[in-house]
Amino acid sequence: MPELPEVETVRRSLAAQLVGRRLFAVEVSGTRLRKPVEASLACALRGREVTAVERRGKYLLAHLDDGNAWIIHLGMTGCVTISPRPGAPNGHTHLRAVLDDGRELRFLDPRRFGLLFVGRADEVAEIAGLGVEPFSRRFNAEYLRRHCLARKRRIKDLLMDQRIVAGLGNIYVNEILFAAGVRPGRRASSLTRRETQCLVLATRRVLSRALRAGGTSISDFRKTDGSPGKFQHELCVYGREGCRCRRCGGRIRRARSGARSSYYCPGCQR
DNA sequence: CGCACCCCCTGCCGGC
DNA sequence: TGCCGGCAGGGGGTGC
Repeated sequence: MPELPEVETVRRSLAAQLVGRRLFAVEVSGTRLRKPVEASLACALRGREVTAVERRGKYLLAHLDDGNAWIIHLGMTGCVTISPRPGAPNGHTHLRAVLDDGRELRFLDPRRFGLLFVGRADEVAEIAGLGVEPFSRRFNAEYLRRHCLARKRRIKDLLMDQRIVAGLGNIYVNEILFAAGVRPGRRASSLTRRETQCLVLATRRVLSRALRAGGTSISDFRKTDGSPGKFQHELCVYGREGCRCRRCGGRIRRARSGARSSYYCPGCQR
């Protein structure tokens, strides 16, 4: 669910609804997420105004008026909702806050792979270690080629490495590789100049289309208003094992490495 | 360095 | 119908 298009969709919504608002009555559940939620988080947020909402890779950064940032990672099932009035607590609510206009913000995460913490955005290791943004100029054919040269690892693993490019996950990497005509199992060092260039362009094209669709909702992802994204209808390979390729009519294949699946079209990808 | 495998946790789905 | 195993989009760690 939450890869760059989903996180960016959430960011846009939060920016529109949260900037200029002050947080009150902040409560954290005390349940551990991927890491324990610091008890000081509620204090750090209480009374603060949100001045901007930014995204870096799959992280959301809600900048606060004291110079800190509230940093949110959605993990696999994390979800931020804003409702008109405070409601009955849900079993998976890990943080609640009342806004100064009376609405209620919640962070929900059934699987608890998410992260919540407060820090100076420019000093946090999680953010500092991220690679380039796919839409920035720094992500280009030269950059990608430099990282591919002399790398025996699979191109799919390289694209999913957040230290190289930030924001891609399993769904979009599969779609990007299809769009570029490159098989997920190809060794990074075997890519031609032309193929790395194709991958860069395909990355931006696939992510742009997914953004326009409001992200992909396969099971969990919901926008802050509870509505689903629509990109699942445009997927070419992900989750389509055995289905016809939209381009050549061949059968989509699935290959597993560990617990993660790769999907590709043997006819369209080399 | 690459990768296979393990973990974190809950929910859902398909098969029996 | 009901139970159970398998599987899931994230990331981190270990050991070979």
